Amino acid sequence: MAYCETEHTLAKKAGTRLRLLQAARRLVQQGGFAAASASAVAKEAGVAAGTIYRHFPNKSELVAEVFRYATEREVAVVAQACDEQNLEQGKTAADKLTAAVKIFAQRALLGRTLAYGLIAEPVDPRVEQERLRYRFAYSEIFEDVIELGIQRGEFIEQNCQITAAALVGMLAESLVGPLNPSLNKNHDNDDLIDSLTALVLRAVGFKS
Amino acid sequence: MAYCETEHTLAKKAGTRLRLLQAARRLVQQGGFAAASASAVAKEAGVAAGTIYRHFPNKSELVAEVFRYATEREVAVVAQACDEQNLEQGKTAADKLTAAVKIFAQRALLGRTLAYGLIAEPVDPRVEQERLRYRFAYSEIFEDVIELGIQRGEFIEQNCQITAAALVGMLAESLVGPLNPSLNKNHDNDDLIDSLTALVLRAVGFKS
DNA sequence: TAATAAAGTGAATAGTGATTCACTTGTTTC
DNA sequence: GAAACAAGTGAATCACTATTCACTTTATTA
Repeated sequence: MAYCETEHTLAKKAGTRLRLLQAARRLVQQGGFAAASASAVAKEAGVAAGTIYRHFPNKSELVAEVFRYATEREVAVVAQACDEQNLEQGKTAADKLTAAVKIFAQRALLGRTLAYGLIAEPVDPRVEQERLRYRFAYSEIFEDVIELGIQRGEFIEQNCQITAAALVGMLAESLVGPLNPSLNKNHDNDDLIDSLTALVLRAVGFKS
Repeated sequence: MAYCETEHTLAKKAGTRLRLLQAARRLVQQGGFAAASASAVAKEAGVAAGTIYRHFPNKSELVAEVFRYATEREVAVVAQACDEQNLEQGKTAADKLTAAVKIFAQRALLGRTLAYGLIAEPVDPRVEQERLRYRFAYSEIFEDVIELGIQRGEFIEQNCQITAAALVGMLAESLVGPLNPSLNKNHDNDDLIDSLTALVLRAVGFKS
């Protein structure tokens, strides 16, 4: 008589949850977080609006999870690009920093809507908190590299936390600012990326 | 018989309009733009909500005017700090840039809520447009100084627009980021300002 | 004072989007 | 098949503000 969860029911439940998340991701990628209203997400996922609340306590939680997902991916990519510049193979802290900036910029310019969503789009406070973690994660990557560079004598002595935060802001403004049509400068992307890497290296006091 | 505007009526009208603007300013200064709801502004100004619409086509226009007002003041202060570093009195482009950064930072740290409002707080699209102009205004100040510095051989050759935008982002992130309690680092403000000026000078390739 | 018109009022309305909930459908167990 | 319960539904509701508008007050002119 009693009803008990079974593999099949669990899988089905997880499936719906996943479809909701994927639907939200798709909408965010195409139109930013503004496009991911509760009803739009439900529609995109092919379920009713009420279903969202069988899987998430509220919409913010769903959106936060989408944010976290995208974020972790982005941060991981940058961290990896950094790691790939192996010191033991003759690479330098400057190489690491350059690689990080380049991959960050490339990805932001490629997926502009997502980048805008992650970096600057207004989101509700519960999601904004995720954004802080996101920025902080980048900041930490930069901080480590800068510290390394100082130790190795490549970069000038400085407060790494402050510099790292500043670099995040620099990249954010430079890469998301142009999103606005009125700011669409005539630079092509390679130009922009080269300028940014040079700028970042100067900022950390790279002794060329 | 006919009714005609007179000095007194005009003055009274202007007075109410001004009181609305001042009320909104006060609220924004204390609690950011989020605190400046239509009814709150009306209450603070001592008038009914409907009165707002006798003086402004909509709330955004009122808020935009508040934004513009605060903005122009801030930009003017920075521009003046810059101008005061007179080349003919032996000052350099680096002095100008340093002065600009310092005054910007000092003011942001002093009036954090306002700074957050002007730089990062979510606002509706019509106000966001004002913000773009605001950032652009700063960017132009920096651009001019950087160009000057390059001409004088103080700074390295570079794309001034890109650098200028990056500097704006750098300052915004560094100064508004700490607003969030979780980011409240242990630096005292003078430390932060010194670090930022050094960072900015390095970024523009200042040949010390 | 009467006529005219603008300024001011504030309760009612409107628009937006998240959230609820009474109900239906799908699964499981016996 | 029937009981038990979770998942799914979607129209209704809620929450939050901006905005409207019929009405009142204030000022001006003749």
